Parts: sequence; C-alpha cells; structure tokens
Amino acid sequence: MVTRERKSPNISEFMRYLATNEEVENGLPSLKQLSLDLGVSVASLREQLEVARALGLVEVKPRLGTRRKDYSFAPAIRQSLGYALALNNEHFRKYSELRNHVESAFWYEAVELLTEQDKNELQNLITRAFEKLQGARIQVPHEEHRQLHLTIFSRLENPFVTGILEAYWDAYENVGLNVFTGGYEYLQEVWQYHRAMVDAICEGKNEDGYNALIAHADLLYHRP
Amino acid sequence: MVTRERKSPNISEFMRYLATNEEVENGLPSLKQLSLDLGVSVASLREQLEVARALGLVEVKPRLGTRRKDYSFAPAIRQSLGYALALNNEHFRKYSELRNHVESAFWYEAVELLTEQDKNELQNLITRAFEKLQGARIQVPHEEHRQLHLTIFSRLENPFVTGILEAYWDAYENVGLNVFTGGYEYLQEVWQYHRAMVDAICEGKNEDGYNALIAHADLLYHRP
DNA sequence: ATACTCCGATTTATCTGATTAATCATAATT
DNA sequence: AATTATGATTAATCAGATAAATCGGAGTAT
Repeated sequence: MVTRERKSPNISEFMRYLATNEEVENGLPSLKQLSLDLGVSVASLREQLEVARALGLVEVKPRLGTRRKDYSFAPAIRQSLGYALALNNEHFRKYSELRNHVESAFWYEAVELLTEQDKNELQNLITRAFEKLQGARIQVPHEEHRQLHLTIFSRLENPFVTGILEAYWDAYENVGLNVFTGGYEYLQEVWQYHRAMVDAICEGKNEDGYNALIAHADLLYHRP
Repeated sequence: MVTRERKSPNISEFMRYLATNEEVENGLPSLKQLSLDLGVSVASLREQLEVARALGLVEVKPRLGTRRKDYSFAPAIRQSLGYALALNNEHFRKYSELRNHVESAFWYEAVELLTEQDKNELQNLITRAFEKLQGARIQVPHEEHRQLHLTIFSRLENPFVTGILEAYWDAYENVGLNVFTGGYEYLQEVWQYHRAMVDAICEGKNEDGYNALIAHADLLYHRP
C-alpha cells in the first residue's frame, strides 16, 4: 500500500480569519488590535500577514491599515513561478506548455461566450497592433498581445484559468521576451495569425480560429 | 491606450538568495547569520522565510535550520486555492473545470510517454480499487483514484501540470468529497470508466481512453 | 552488538517593546 | 483655489529576551 506522505500546510489562522469574517470589508483592525483578537504577537501575525500579501490577498499601508482585496489566483502563481524562473529559465518553456494547452482546451467555450463588445475590442487591439508594427518607428505591440489573449478567455469567469494566463505574461516579461523578439518578419507573422483568429471569431468560424491559435502558439514556442 | 496597472510584487530577497546560491544545498545559514548576511533583522527575515515556507520552497526545523526543497508548484496553489475555498466552496467547481481541461488537453501526450512499468502500476491500482469496492466492508478507493490520475500524467515531467493536478486532490479532500460520495452505484460506474481508461492505454487505443476520461469527468462534475 | 533513554547544544519560535518611516486627513498658508 | 505644513495613525524595522523543538551522541541496559 502506498502511504502518501501527508503534507498539508493548511492556510494560516490569519488567512482563515480573512476569508471567513465578513466585517473585514472596509478594513481590518490594526495589527496591534488583531494580535490581541487572534491571541498572537504582532511579530507572529506579521509573518502570516506577509504570506497573505505575497498571495495578493491583502493590501496594507501605513495609516490605512490592511484591506482585503478581491480574490485573484495570479499572485500565488507569480511568486512560485518567479522563483522557478530564478532557479532555471527553462521553467518558462514548461509553463508555456501548460498555458498553451489551457488556451486550446478552453478555446471553444471561451469564444462562444464573447459579446459583441468583446469582439469590437479584439478588432481594436488588432488595429492598434498593426499601427505599432507599421509605424515609422516600429514598436512591439506587447500590451496588445497580452490584452488580446486575456480578453478572449475573460468570459469564462474562471479565476483559476485567468490567473494562469495572467501569470504567463508576467513571466514573459520576466524572461525579457517582451523586448527581445524574434525579428520583424516573425512579429508580422504572429500578428497575421492574430488577425486570422479575431476575424474567425467575429465570423463565428470558431474552428478556423482554433487552428490559427494552435499554429501561432507553435510559432511562439519554437521561437528563435 | 490601456495603461495596465503595474503590479509586480517580485519575489523577496530571501527567495532570490534561495534560488541563486548554489551552496544552500545541505543547509542554509542560521537565521541569525542570514540576517547579518542579508543585512536585515531576524524579524524581517522571518517574514520572508514564512512566505518561502508557505510556497513549499524550504523546510525549517529547530536544530537543523533551513533546507531548500526540490521545486514544487503545488504548495503555492494549495495556499491560494485553500483560501479561495474558505471564501466560497463554489470555487471548487471552477478549479475542477481547470483541472479537467488540463487533463484532457494533455491526455495524448501523457499516455504516449507511459512506460510498461507505469502501465503495470495503473493495472495494479485498478485491481486494488475493485478489491476495496467489492470487499465485504466496502471502502472508497480514494488514494487509488488520486494515484491513477497522477500516474497517467507523471511522464510529462512538467512541474506546473503536476502541481495543478496534485492540488486538485488536496482541494478534493478539503471539501470532503473523499468521504461523502455519490453512492455505491456511482462509485462502481466511475471505476468502470477507470478500468476502460487503463485497458485502452495498455492496448494503445488512446482515443478510447480519451473518451473514457471525458465521460468519467462529466460524471464527477455533475455528481449528485 | 542492539535498542533505548537521557542530556546538552543548536536553532527556530514566540513575544515584548522601542524607534522609525509612511500615509492620509485636515488645517494653515499663499 | 491651490499648495503646503502638521499631526495622528499605522505599518516597518529592529534589538533582545525567553521558550520550545529537534537532533546527535553519550550513556545504559539487554
């Protein structure tokens, strides 16, 4: 029998407090007060607080104290992935594989949920990107690239999917791909695919869009 | 122009130290020493240390001090997901959607990589599960269920994929699904699919296996 | 030799309290 | 009206003291 080692570092008292006390909206008590409430010293409390902050669960400033933020999955990934990249840049490739598979797996559901407004926004992003590409002083349309992908999957309203996709772009910038690109022809080609994707979406040809997504992901994965 | 708010809470000094100093193998300096090295107080250092521990990057014990652990993605997810579940149990459903899509998206690649030994292990798991199900005193083959899924995708050697799948099972237990099941017939049906999956894998009929995976995921997703 | 118990050294864990720095609301000033 | 001081509040950082945990090894019995 395989007795898997039980490693469940459950969430801290502070995080549980944060999750379960409704009255924490518009501000938590000061650290001094909280340390009394929870029965731990300020120093210990701060250790727990730091974890919550690293996970993006709270925002804390002098004078204003601690506020709970809306839940987001991305910061947790950022921290762990940021460390993994510092350990070894090859981890970016592995994470890209995950991200690419997530995008392709959710493609049909995601585009089915897009509104007309979303589709307009996608068209605008394409337009802006080509303006940057074809301008006298060519620029890398990085922000448009990011927004394009995130917008496509935004209507899933799945914080975990969103988090994975968001964290990808931070890692992308982290390893410097937003500036050092594979050359101009490469950029052109990538954005041809983007245009094809968006056109397909707007015409309801979801399978064509899917194929463009796959092809363009290959392109980026095997970037020079 | 969309000026996305720049929120990059980069990894801590301590985590960077942890990632980049090779000599930390077989033990970091004591906290007192490290606080001198890094030029911060022990209290501040402990705040950073606590984050690293929450992310599962280090193991720290009195007398032995701090040791770096092999990288794993799962703890970061566990923390954030554990909090999300404490906020709202419905988050489990959303996370399940992610996990199910990840499994289906990686299916073909994953099973292609399985060794004969892996396939034997899968068969063993099926055997053990049915023993539990058909025993005089029926048991829920939870551990076998977990191992089955993790084994199938283990050869991808992708720590991020693995992490997502591992964290799923912790959440699964977290919300109590490992004990409160949908009834005996339901369990039987699930494991019929598992058997079909493994048989298909062993016979190289990967598409049949894929279909079984999808069908059985639906079953669990729409569990009573 | 083997297993067990006890002891001491090391390190983390926790707490207290003091000082510094950041932040914002408000009042004062231009 | 806009800008600039001011003060109150809170987090940030630090130092140091005490407690608790853990392990290696010495000692002891079998």
